[in-house]
Amino acid sequence: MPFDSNGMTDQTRVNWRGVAGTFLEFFGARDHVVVPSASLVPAGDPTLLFTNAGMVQFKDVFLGREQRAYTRAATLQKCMRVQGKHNDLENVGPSPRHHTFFLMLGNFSFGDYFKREAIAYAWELVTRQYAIEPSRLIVTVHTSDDDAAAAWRAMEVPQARILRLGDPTNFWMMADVGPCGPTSELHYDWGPQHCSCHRPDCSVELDNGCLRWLEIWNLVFMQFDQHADGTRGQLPKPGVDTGMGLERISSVLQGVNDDYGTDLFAPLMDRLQRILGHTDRQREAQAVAYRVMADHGRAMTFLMADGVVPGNEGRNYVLRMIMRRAMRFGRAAGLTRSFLAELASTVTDAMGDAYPELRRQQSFIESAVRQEEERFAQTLTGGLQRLEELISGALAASRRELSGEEVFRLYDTFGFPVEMTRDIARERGLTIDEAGFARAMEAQRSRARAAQAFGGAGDDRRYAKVVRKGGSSEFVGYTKHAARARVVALFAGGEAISQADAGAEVEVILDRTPFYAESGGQVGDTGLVRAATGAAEVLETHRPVSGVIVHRCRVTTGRLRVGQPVRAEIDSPRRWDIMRNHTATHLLHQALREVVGEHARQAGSLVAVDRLRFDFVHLAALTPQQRDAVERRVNEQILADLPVRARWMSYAEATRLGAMALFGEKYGDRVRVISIGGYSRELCGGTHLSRTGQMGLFKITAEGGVAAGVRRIEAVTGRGAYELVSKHASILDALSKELNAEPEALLGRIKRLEDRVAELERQLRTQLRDRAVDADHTLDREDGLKVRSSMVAFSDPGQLRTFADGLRRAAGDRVLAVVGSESTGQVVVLSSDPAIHAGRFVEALTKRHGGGGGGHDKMGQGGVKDPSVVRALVKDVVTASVLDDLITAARKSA
RNA sequence: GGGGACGUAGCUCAGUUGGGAGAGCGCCGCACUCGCAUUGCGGAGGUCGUGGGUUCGACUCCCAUCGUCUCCA
Repeated sequence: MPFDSNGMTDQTRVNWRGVAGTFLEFFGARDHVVVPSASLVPAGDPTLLFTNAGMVQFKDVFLGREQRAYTRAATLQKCMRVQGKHNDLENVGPSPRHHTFFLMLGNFSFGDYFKREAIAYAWELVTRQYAIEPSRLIVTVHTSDDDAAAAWRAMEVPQARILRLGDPTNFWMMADVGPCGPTSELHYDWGPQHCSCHRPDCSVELDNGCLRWLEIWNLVFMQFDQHADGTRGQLPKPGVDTGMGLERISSVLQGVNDDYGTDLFAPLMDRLQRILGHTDRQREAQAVAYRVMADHGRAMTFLMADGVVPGNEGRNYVLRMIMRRAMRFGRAAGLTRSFLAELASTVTDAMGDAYPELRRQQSFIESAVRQEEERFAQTLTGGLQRLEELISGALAASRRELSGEEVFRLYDTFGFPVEMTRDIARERGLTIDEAGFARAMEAQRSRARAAQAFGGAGDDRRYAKVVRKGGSSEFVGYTKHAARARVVALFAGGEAISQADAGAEVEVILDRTPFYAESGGQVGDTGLVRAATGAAEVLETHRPVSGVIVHRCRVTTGRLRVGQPVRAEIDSPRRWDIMRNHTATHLLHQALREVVGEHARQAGSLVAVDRLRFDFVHLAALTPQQRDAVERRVNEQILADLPVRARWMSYAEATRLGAMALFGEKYGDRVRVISIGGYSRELCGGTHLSRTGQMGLFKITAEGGVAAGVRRIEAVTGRGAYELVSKHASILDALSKELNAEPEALLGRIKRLEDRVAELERQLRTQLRDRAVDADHTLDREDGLKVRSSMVAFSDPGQLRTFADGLRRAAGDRVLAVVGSESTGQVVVLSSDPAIHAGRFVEALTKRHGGGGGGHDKMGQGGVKDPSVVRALVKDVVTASVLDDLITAARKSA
């Protein structure tokens, strides 16, 4: 328990760990379960890039999709806000109280207590434990929320300090539909001397970011259920979700009206000052840059500790963006060298005790940061070059402005920051077309949004309804490959139906099923569902909401009806392949950690029928030796025929046993742990072999990179591995027969063959030239032009040229050499007559015989569709009348 | 998920309406030199990312795909 404040004096309790500890103890003492912070990478929620609030890990609980053993919880949650509704990025820097990454304290009630208790707890904690002077506090409630107002009155908060505000500030919605409700906020009053808006009517109500007022706590009362048609119903079990920014409350308790002045940021700010070599006054003058670097440095470190690496899409891109933003501000503040790695190490020093993941990943984080800094330096170098070209181009054309398109292109395609373009342009006396740039930017945005509009979250509500009706599906496929079941629901085209006939594609939901739904990278099962009245083929199985397994089926014969008994049967050989690949994935994971290091955590995986794909965090390509070592270790575990066991236990017990838990995976209170002998232990819901020997064989088929810092291994097992090895053996066999050499001797044999071919080609070249002395047809004109034309059996363009070259040399000056291949119909013409253009000559010649061609003055090539006309073609050239026409067509002066 | 740029020798890159695959550095050999550096001459090294298509002919044009970079979501 990292936030235990035992033994702390009142003095020390005001440091950030004390502030957090006080909060969690307070709610712990009031029957709240203190739940650890979830990863910044949200579990299985594609709509969310990052965990951006404490309630994220409880979303399904609030939605009624998931049950927990408790109804009250408290957390200190790592949060990241850079995107969507909560986008604080632009505020970071100018504002002393906005962050991309921050820590959020929160207490939660799942259908347990409601407004009255939540408000009472909040008031007690703030005024007693934190001992904030009540006269410093202002509260807000929603205009319609008399209950909340009454609850504050009951705390003896004077009416004048209870403000009623409308929807924008005091109403909260999770999404367009679903749970929502009024909120109530606590604001701290720093006093009139801190007013920054200078309005005579300065007040919380204005909500204008005035530094006099600080929102420290937001209480959300989840009360309603918003329907798609715009109406609102009451939630059966109203809940409470609160959030208090640790940075903000710390700033209050430490008496600094600036989050960056708290002990959460002080070590970072001081370190930055040392790196920059600034005096206190310089530091003060550069406050914005300091805040940006400190904030982004912290965000970067925590993101990477949660397995995010800089990249060019999704959350990886966000990380890169904030890193580059930090570097940019660093340069603007006068830094000429890289500094982010030092910042990361400062973050780890300051917070590593409370967040052990920082320490565990420290060396990895720092080297990945250095790599990214290097990459950015490269981007800048390339961009500077291009910018220089733009500037000199503009100056040469005596333009005083860089066009918006140019600047945007530099930014969009080459990643060169606009801010830097602007600064450099100014130094050279140029401006940039800001409006044009903004237009191009907006076009880019709307393009991306238009593409995003499709395939949104989809409507899971119909499935959720099935759960509420008690129709959840029990998964029995860990032990059984076939089971008796009952049809709970049928869907076609998104509508619930009561029966489906042959030929129809339907989604079938059963009360129990052996079909594993696609999850955790393991593909879903396929198979059959059979009823007395008909049968359906299961094409795919997935789980849109927890508790519901959907079988996408095509009815093959008869019909299926809701309510009827069926027999569900998976494709067992297929499942065996999948199980081999899944167990192999675990062995591979452990082997990688042993061979390349502890940092080689899983970063995604695919367990398919015919192969497995495993992404892991690692900065360099595997050496051939490492690759062999990994493969060997996995096969050793197969030969040892280790038992594979699955056990359910508490999350705490699992982590105590050292089981590997994955980022981006969600775990309930009870987790399933797969142990493979004493070799591997991992949290996993997938299906596995019972002994490693069943895998047969493991072969790596490919190793490569996916993103910066992430490598990918592809491999096969069992049947796939056998097929692979067997294929390789037969290829080797065929090769060895073909070359008449033992497999071991093949390499030497091929090498000798290559040498021999090279030697023969050399000989052929000289011979072609020598042999080309005698042409099939010759014509020496009176004007001195000599024509030589031949048909040959070979077809290599290089050889044709060599041959023509031989003809030309043998004939002397002013030669027209024509060579046609009887096998392919290709024609080469060389001209050493300054008046005859070889390209145009061959064009005219081949066109006469149904082909085409071209080239430059000395050499032309072309061809005819039908090779058999080559004989006539090479003869044509020495026919005087034809030649005259051709020369006329090819005359250069024309 | 969408847009843009780039994939050519070991490395850095050039390649002009489609028509002989190149340069520099590096490597090997020879010459010069007591030796080294330098220099000169010669040489090896290429599925032009991959797969289709158009064409007589594709590094070049079209389509798809993979990879790298980059912006947006």
